[in-house]
Amino acid sequence: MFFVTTAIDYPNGKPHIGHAYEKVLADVLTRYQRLKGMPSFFLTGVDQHGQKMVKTAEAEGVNVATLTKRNTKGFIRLWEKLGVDYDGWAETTDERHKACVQAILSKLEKKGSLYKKSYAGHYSIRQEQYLTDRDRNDDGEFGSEWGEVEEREEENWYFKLSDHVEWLRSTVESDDLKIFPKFRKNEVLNALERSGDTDLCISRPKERMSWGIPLPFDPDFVTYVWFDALINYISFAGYLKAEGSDFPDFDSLWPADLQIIGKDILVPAHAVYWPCMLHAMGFEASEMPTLLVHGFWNVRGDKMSKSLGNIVDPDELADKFGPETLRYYLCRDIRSGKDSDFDIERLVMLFNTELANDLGNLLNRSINMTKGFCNSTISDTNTSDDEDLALRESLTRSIDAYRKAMDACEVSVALQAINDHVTHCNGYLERHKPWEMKKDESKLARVGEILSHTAESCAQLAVLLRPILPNAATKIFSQLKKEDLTEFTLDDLKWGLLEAGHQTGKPKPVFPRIQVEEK
RNA sequence: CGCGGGAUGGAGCAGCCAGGUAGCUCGUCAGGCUCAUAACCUGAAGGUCGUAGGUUCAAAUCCUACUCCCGUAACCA
Repeated sequence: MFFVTTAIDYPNGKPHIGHAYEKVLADVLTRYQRLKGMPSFFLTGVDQHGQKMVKTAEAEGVNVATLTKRNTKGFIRLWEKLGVDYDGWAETTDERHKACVQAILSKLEKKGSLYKKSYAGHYSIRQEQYLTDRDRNDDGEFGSEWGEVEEREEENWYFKLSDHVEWLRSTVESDDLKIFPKFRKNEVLNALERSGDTDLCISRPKERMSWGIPLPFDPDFVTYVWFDALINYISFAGYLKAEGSDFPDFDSLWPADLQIIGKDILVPAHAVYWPCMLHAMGFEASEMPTLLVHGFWNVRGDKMSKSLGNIVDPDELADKFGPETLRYYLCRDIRSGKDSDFDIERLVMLFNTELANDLGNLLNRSINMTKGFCNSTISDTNTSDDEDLALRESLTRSIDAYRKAMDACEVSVALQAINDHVTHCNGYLERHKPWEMKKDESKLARVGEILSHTAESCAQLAVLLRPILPNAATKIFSQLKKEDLTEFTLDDLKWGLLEAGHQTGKPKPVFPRIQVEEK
């Protein structure tokens, strides 16, 4: 079973384009695995605990549970709209998750991995953390970025992170814990190099913050939000599940094949805390997940932020341009792991050129001519003409490149591979000019062969497009009157999906051009 | 400060790990075509690959130093 997870989002507001990107990416990669015939499980969800939820609720004057429910719905609705088709939905307020977190905590406490101690120091209320001398600025003060800082002394529970740091270093170095892209691995090793022997504080006193999971062995405390949240990856995968639970079979899922996260939560949460937590629970190096770290969408070079007011709302964009247009753009205009600029003009341009003008138009002209010149009938395509052979080679090249790119999670490269063959097909038609040839009766058979080559190409390319644009692919299949292509896997792609004598349907633009409003 | 990313024709990017005449998309200009979603095809112009050194027969690619931009600090993937 191929197991994909995403970070679980903080529902203290509406989902923005970055949330949408990560989930669409995960959805596309999961659908790709299924296209390869690989059974897959896709887990995503929301991280509902923690101080920030409490603060937001206070600011809005609503109960924190109400806010959580309401905002969680907003996320679910968007995923439905965007066709994000997950198998498991993680909500950290779920009782089953709570039970799992508490079971893990109890186990760790019994093993001696946890201890309680008192700590006195400077505490940043905004950041919810104690500060060290390293956090002081040049003047030796704590800067305004920390907000109000007070001296505080309190008892808390700690996880012996330091017991696992050496183990983690060798696990990262040996690639048992795989981190993509590669430069992120170096970042993690660097972070480990600099990390001292500090343990992780995993509790918050209830009197200060009660919105969390109580420690099973000390009811005065709730679990620190990261410790709680990270466990979603295994709790909702069936780890320590109760008798009769409908959670999946954990052993068939773990370790996760892809844990998709943003670059901001790699260090320390996912590359330090998480593997160390797993190790403390008894997981070996060979049972570590693979991390895929993606970049951010910026807006005209600026970081997207509420204060700059440049948040891009995926919900509006999906309504305006269509969910699949947005899916296409999010996959097409960013390189795996890197940042990119979100640019509506590019969204329109890429849709209009690559989908409407190139692929959509290729399909449309192919079907239209097949209808007009060949009675909608596909011809035999086992020809030996040099141009025909070259076209078939081009398709093979594209499929190979697509496969290679998708296996490396490089969706934009895979889409370019599809486009390369589309361009080849449009040139092929231009060189043969079937619209001229059909004037000569003796050449009608050849016209059929030519058009069947491009129709066949469209059929195969639409199969490749399925993980990214499932609905559009279905429309293409339907115009080709070959609906069963939705059942095809990558290995089923052999030349001749459309057999001689097959009847194609009526042409209708699958990707109507987006008309740009003139100012 | 430290750490990480980036600097390639007008714009956005690939190539760099495993050195060998600089590639893609958009834009611009000039043609062609008319089956098609005013879509398609062909050709052209445009780059001393951030700077300065070094290694090499050969460097965008490797090494060294430097410059500039971004992230690393509330909201936030």
